[in-house]
Amino acid sequence: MTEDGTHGRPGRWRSGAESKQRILETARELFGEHGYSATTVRAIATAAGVDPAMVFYFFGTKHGLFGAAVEMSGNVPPAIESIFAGGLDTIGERIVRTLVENLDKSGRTPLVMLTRSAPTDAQSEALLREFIDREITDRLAALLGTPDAALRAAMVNVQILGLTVARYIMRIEPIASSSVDELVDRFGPLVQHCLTGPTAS
Amino acid sequence: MTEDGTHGRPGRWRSGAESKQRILETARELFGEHGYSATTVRAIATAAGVDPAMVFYFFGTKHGLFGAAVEMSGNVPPAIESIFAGGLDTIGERIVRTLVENLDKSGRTPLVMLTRSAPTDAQSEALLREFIDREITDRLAALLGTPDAALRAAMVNVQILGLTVARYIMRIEPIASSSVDELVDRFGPLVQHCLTGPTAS
DNA sequence: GCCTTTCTTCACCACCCGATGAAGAACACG
DNA sequence: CGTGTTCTTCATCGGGTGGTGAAGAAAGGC
Repeated sequence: MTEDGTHGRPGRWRSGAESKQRILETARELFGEHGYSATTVRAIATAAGVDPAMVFYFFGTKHGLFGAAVEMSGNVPPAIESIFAGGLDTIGERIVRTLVENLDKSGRTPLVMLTRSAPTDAQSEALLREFIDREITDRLAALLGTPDAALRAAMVNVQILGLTVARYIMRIEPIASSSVDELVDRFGPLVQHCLTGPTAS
Repeated sequence: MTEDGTHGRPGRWRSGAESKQRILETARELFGEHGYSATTVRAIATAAGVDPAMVFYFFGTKHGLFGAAVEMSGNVPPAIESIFAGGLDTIGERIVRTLVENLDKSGRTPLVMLTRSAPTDAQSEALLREFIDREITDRLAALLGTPDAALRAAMVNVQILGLTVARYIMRIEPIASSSVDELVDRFGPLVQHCLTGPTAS
């Protein structure tokens, strides 16, 4: 552990902010890859080249670290804003494009982390549900205004969840390696149909 | 632990098959509720009113128990067969109806168990992928025969995954409490469009 | 009756987990 | 230079995990 001449001796040799940042990035990576409970504090610390105790020094609990890693104030909101900026008749395309483009940038997106952990971790499920309701369902339903708005918005959630799981978590082919444009072409109309399409009955 | 006069003393007082069955049912319940890694052998044993060692006596490893709990030979196949029994023009409805009706019968369905565990457990992911490929994707793609058949079949997978996660795992409203007919009306055409609908390009 | 097989319990192992507390080294400031 | 704060390491704790081995009790075969 003395490969760079800095490890192995106690004391301060790095700014605290740097270590904190490093832990945070590693945590995002591992939480995003294996979910909350399957990721250990020790694994994060080791991968970040840091003593496990530092994690607790900076973030208190594993809980707290996850909360900090999943925090996304100011990052996603502008992207979501652009969804609602245009007309209702092409909103399907914008939803799919915004979703895929943002998630493609980095696999350690909070949304992917939460979607991965939600099925087995109650806390993650609560956070994900809260986010989806607040940023997607409620706004979509309000925008529609029809009697079945809630159901239509929920159908969009199904599309978002299915797409996220298939492309970023289970990496099902050929969904996982399709281009953004291909997915927009395929799923855009589908999402559009959820919101403004006719009903069977 | 002596409430029924049978616990607390060693020896045989029940047929082995009965205990094995009891463990299996409890395992399906708990695995389906909390996923693979979050469910402990001890929890299953306790809930089944059995010593933890019995689990290993009957199933060898936790691994083996999960495999046995997820086994579904002869149960799902007939249901899937009915999907491909009819024409291609109403297959969307049949897919949704078969899926929802089978999963509604019991939350401890192997498909739900696997879908819940897949995001955080590599073994579950492999099993789920194998099942989906063999029973859904390959057969759908073969039935279609078009150049984009693989992509269209994968889009159906997205619908199935999204619907399963939303209704049975995250229990998103109003998807979770909708009637079977409602879901068939809403998602049937969507799935149908995935398979036989026109393309944007 | 005995003896073997089957089922059940108990005690235990090594390991890993999240978390704590003390103590020391590097820095910042006076 | 000295003092206090910040960062870092280490040793450790209590608890839970999957898994093992021996030993004992009930049942079946002869």
